[in-house]
Amino acid sequence: METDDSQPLARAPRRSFSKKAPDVRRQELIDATFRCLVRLGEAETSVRTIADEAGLSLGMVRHHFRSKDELLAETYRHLSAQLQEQTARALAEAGPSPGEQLHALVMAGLRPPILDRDYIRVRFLFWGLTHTNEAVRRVHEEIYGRFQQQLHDLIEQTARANGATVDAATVTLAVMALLKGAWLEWSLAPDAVDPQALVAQILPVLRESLS
Amino acid sequence: METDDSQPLARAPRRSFSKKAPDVRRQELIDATFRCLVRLGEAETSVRTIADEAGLSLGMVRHHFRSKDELLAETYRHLSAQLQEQTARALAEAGPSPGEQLHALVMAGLRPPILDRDYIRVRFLFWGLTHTNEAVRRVHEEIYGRFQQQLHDLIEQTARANGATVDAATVTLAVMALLKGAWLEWSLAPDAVDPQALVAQILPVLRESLS
DNA sequence: CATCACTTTATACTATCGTATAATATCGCG
DNA sequence: CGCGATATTATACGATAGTATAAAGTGATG
Repeated sequence: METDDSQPLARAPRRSFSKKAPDVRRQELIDATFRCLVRLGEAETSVRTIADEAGLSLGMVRHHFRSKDELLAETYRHLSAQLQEQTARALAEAGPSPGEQLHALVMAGLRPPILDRDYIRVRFLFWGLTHTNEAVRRVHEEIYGRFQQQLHDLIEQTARANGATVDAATVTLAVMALLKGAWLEWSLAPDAVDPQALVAQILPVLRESLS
Repeated sequence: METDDSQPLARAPRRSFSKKAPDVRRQELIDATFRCLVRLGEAETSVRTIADEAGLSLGMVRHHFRSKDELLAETYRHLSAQLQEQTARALAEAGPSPGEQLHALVMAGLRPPILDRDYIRVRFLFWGLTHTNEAVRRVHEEIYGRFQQQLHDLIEQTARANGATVDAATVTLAVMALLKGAWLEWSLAPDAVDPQALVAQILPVLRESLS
């Protein structure tokens, strides 16, 4: 009989690590969650796979987030913030007229890094989670309306500037649907579609109705 | 000490049941899967919750399907077949001209029972699964192209009948995106959107480009 | 009414789930 | 340089996951 290599009473050696600020670790876990959702989908993304992906131990998730659901919700919040920043940048760079601002707003989400197959996929995944995950739903309701409100206001201003009267609410929804459709179509077949060209093709009817 | 009520050696009484044809049981499990996905989402839909929802025992899933993934894939196939049947019916009822057929095809999916918040939600859920679930991906690739092919052909025929030349592939993608967008927008806020009106609003630009 | 194929249930199995607790390594500060 | 705060790891816990196997009920057939 060989001697048993395992020594049940000896403590296992502990991994060395370096401390980091809570904010840094939180962001690392959020990024790891995003990558897990891309690679594994929702059902197979566990707190353990997330911790592994981040190169951290299991306990870190519960140390920095109240629960797995909260980590998911914060990941959704992070993705939303990215789009929001890119949109703000695009609006700042565009001309000041309502028409130019409107065009910038619509096109902002149709170029990298937002127009990224992983980003779009996970965004859709979270929209689905909205229906069954309470924490995600709360973040969604808190954040989602902003973009739509901006769009609605610019559509109204553009029409007024052109002396036209439109049903701004309906036009807003049409544009939202077009954007989501372009994203989704592209996410399902990235090579076959150029979302920017796709939206540009339909946008004239919008401009027409606003003048 | 009380007497132990449990009798470890006595067999538990077995539920009575009635036999049904395999096809019937398969459909019952598929329907139960759909309802579980609506109510619980993907991550919390287990073979046990499905069996409970169907009022059947756990073993039935593996008796009638090779695995949970296959059951999911067959559920997706069932949803696709529903849309396909509704589309075929709409085409049969519509006028024979390419333009009428095209209109019927686009509008077919924008009324009940396809335009159903649960149906749309689960359909989107499966589109997401396409990326991480091999079995679902295979069904998707087998089935998904048909609708798009029909649409493409009708767009081409309509343009030819009107003596117009269009990039049918691009127009097809635009219409697909519009449809998906309308569905998704409606699934996120069913009260705020009328998908049929929404598509009708943008459709003129399509008709224009085809004549 | 006995037989038998097959549907169906019950249960076991191992792995992994999210969460909870205790021990320990790290680093700022005196 | 040693101490204290806390970030971090290790491990445990009950519940549940998907899958596998064996036993038993059902209904058609003769």
